[in-house]
Amino acid sequence: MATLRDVAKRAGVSLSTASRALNGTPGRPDARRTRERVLAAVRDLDYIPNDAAQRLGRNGKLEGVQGGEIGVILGNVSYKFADPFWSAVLEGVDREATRNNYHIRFTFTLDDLLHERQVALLDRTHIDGLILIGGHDSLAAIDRAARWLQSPESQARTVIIEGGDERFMRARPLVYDVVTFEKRYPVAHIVEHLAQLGRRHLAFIGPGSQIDERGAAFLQSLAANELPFDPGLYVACPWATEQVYDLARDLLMRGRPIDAVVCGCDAFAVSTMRAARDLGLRLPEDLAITGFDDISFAKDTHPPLTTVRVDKEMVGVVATQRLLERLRQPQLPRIVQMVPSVFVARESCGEASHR
Amino acid sequence: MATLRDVAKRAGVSLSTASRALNGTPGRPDARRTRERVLAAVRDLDYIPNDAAQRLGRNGKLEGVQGGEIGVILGNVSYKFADPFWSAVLEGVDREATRNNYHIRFTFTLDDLLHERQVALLDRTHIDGLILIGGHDSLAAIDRAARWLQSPESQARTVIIEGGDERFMRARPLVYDVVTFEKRYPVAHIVEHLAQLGRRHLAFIGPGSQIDERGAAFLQSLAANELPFDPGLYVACPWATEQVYDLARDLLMRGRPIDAVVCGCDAFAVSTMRAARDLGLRLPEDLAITGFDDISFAKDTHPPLTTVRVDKEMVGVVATQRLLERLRQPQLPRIVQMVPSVFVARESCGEASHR
DNA sequence: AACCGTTGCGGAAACGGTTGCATGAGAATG
DNA sequence: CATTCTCATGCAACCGTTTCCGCAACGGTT
Repeated sequence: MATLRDVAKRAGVSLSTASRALNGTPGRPDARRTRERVLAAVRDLDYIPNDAAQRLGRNGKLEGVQGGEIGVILGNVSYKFADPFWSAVLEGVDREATRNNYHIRFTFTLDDLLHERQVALLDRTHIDGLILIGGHDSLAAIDRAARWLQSPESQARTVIIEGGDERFMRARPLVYDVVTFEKRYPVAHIVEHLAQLGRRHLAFIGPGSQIDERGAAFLQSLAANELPFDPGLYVACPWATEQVYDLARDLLMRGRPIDAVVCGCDAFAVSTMRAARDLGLRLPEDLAITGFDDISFAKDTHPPLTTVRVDKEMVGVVATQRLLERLRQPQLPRIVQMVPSVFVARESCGEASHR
Repeated sequence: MATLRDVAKRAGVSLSTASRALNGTPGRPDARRTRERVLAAVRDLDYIPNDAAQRLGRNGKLEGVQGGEIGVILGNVSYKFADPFWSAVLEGVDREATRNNYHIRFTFTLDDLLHERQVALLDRTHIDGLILIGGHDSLAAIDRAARWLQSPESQARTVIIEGGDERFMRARPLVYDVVTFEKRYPVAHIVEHLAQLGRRHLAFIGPGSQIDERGAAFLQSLAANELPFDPGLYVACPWATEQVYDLARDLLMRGRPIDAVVCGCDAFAVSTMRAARDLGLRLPEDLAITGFDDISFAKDTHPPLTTVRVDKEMVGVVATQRLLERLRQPQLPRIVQMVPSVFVARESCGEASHR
């Protein structure tokens, strides 16, 4: 492997000149001619800078003209990588990071044994910034455990996406930047849609969190549309999708009048559909079901799912942009950014669709 | 941030002694007492070694006692991260890597513009090994473009999972290790299952690749079960899931007798279900549909999908284990490993299920 | 008592870059 | 033409570790 020293020798210049020709001296213009000679030498020798050495040399000082590395930790979400929502967010993160010459170094929280290891990894490897994604209680745990997160400088290089956990969000209101997506208005839209179609007995299966607005928006919208509220039809459940089938089944078997279920996310809706069908209900005639997220499968359910389209990739992109901005200007005030999301009518409420 | 020098000073030993106390001199036992003093100092000072410096210091020599970093490149798959099959594989990779103190550095191939950037990133950042995952033509492109892959030493640290592309696989038969999963036998199982249920006119929608055995296994199984073969019912299509709806629709509208469709993967099956339903067919009465992969949604389709369960995480785990072995012993002969997969009967062929 | 293999440790040279500072050549100015 | 200023360049220190090498102390043989 060629080193910068080799390049310098071949170009007939000193080590430092070679370095500057490549990086561009801050402020100073570099001599046309020598720079070209150096670049030619780089090409001839197939020189690739050693990133460990570069990091060591620059030593913390303003990094990353050449790009670097951001860590991504995905909280305890239902299907890990396969989660149809978060994986799309990840894609946005990856795309934007790559576009800016950043790589992402990845991990997510698994069980606690590994967890410890992961935190250790986070501490001992160099990353320029960190994105914490989603996930319940795990963020709080990471936040507590990782030394990296303890210093204000590191906190200034951390963006969290939808940090679901309440204790976490309450404890650290705006230590980090936050990116999230619109929930209140679209839920209102769903309820209104159902009301217009003549549904009157709406149930809700979604997060019970105070931080997530979906539940609150649902309740408020019932009132706004003069629909009755039956507390027995309001199911607050954790994000673990595995349990939803049973919860939905219970809900539907309570014998209360019910003609629609508003679900907190599409994955819930899919499980609810199955539960309903297993109980012999016809969809959408007997029961309307709505989702949230518009995951890729939503249009392929039977009937196709009426839901809310969240621009999931945009969420990832925005978070990444914010992080990179922060890396450049750590002083920026922390903010919360919200990506808009829009209502999508398909057929699961009994209406004709425009796909 | 404390450096090793600080630790040495506090422990009252020299820099080199401190280093040895932490890493363990190869061969030599280290003095009990001093080692303990050093470890105490480490604890007191919250010392964390600087990984850039470590890399630089060790410089190529036997690396990674402490773990390191493996690159992962995901080829052009349908839903990127959200791909319900590959994302599960990724999870296996991540888990096994983390278990061994390795981080994964991630990227996937997007459009060609970014592609170039990603290859450049691959070249200029240090990774200990590489896993190339899935994906059509992109592997060949990466293989050609990335300098990193050109040297035999790097090739010895690369594992590919299911390298779909034919040209690629043909050109480099066993330069890399390969991990894949069983296809032949499960497809035979599916065909037999359908035959036993009395289906006689089977269609196939799947990869046309010579390397992927699903198509061949399908044809062979028709013969084995004395089922007729209608070339018009054999649809070879690229992996791009987006096109499947249209292909399936065409297939079903050809007016040929057809009572079952064997799909190359679950995502295809889901699209085919929608196409069939949009044409007014009843599932499974009029048409049986089968998948392959057993993605998490397969049990939630309507009717629940009969398919083949691939232990996707195991695929990732096996690949990672192989890679890590290779890092330790680069001389190991290259091999192809195949993860078994098993037939899962649900209801999409008209049979009662055991979920 | 002289000798010798161990063994624990410190000094110092890498590893491959970046960067502050000094220098000298040439251009611009008077 | 002398003087100042600008700018490209080289020298050397430094980033935080690892590791080679040599030294001294020590215990056990002859």
